[in-house]
Amino acid sequence: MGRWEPGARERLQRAALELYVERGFEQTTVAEITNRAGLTERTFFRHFADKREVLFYGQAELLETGVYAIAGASETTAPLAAVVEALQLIAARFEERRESARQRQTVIAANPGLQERELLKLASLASAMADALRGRGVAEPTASLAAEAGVAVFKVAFEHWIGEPGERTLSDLIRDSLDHLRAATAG
Amino acid sequence: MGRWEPGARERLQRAALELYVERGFEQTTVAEITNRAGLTERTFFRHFADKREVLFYGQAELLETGVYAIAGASETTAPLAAVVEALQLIAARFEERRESARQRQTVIAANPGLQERELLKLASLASAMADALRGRGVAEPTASLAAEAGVAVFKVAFEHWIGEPGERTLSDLIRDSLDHLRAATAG
DNA sequence: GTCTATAGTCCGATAGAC
DNA sequence: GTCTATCGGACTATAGAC
Repeated sequence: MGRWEPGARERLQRAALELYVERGFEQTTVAEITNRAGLTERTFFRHFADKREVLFYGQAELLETGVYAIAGASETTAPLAAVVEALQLIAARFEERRESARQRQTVIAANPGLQERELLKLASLASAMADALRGRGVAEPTASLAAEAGVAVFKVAFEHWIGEPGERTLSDLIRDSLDHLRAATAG
Repeated sequence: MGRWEPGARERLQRAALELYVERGFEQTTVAEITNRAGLTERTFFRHFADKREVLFYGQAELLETGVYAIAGASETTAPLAAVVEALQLIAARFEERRESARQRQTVIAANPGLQERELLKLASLASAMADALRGRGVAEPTASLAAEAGVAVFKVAFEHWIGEPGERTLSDLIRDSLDHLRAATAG
């Protein structure tokens, strides 16, 4: 802080999202992003590992939220239930800013490279939650399966939430999705 | 053929895997791969969209195998059962060449970019199987959830199969994984 | 902050198969 | 002639090195 304008990272994130929406991810150069933010390319790559990461920065927090929730869940909570409770907390973060989430998701849906990155983030989340479950004494393969199944429930609910202009909350859709998974695995 | 040695694509795939194993994915340049294969960089990029894709080429077949199996499953087969049957057919392809699968997986495990690509391929598989289920009249969100849950079952089984030098077949591990998923969602 | 290696694209040329 | 597979070289942007 001090010598530089504060919030370089935030300005870069905003400029990047704007440009990705305006002209598409691939058609946007890092130089254009940094121009709009009044910074140099060097600065961009000091804040973000690559051009994609700018859209995902800050998700480590969500991961921690999930891990923390699982670690703190009641002893009697079943693994999948603990995972879904954790995902409900994460969902609340998205619910606060539905429009920007939708905008971001539109950009991601238009570019395979960004989809790859998103899948990696979801896989990291699943992996971290599986770790947290093992920390509670849940054995493999149950820990990994509960985490992966939970993320699948989340993905399906999230897509629905983004895609439909309906009134239902993400939290509601997650509950629904979980019910359908239970039915599909029991049947 | 005539002027060119036949099998350019196969030579490129072999050279790439060798070099990725020898010195790692990032430390290998496309020029080195094409040198070893006796071709030019230009040719590499006509066969593979990017440096990662060379490790995944041919997986479209696996996807078709899965889709076909679901489309042809008996009318009375439940969605998740149809997905798992399809994945068992795909698993058989891996079972034939366990050592090369392990070698390939070691390379992927060492590089996040390759993990991203693999996750994208698995997501494509899930998406295609969900389509096939919808083609059989399975409604959303059940189709997507059955496909995603099936892929989760496969992932967990595959990791175990690659990681453990044990005697159990991938097919066996998939059955096991499915049982554990059923238990976790019912519990 | 500058410099450079590498990935990946574009246009065109060429050589054989059919 | 048409189709397909290779090669040549110049070019841009990303990303990392110095």
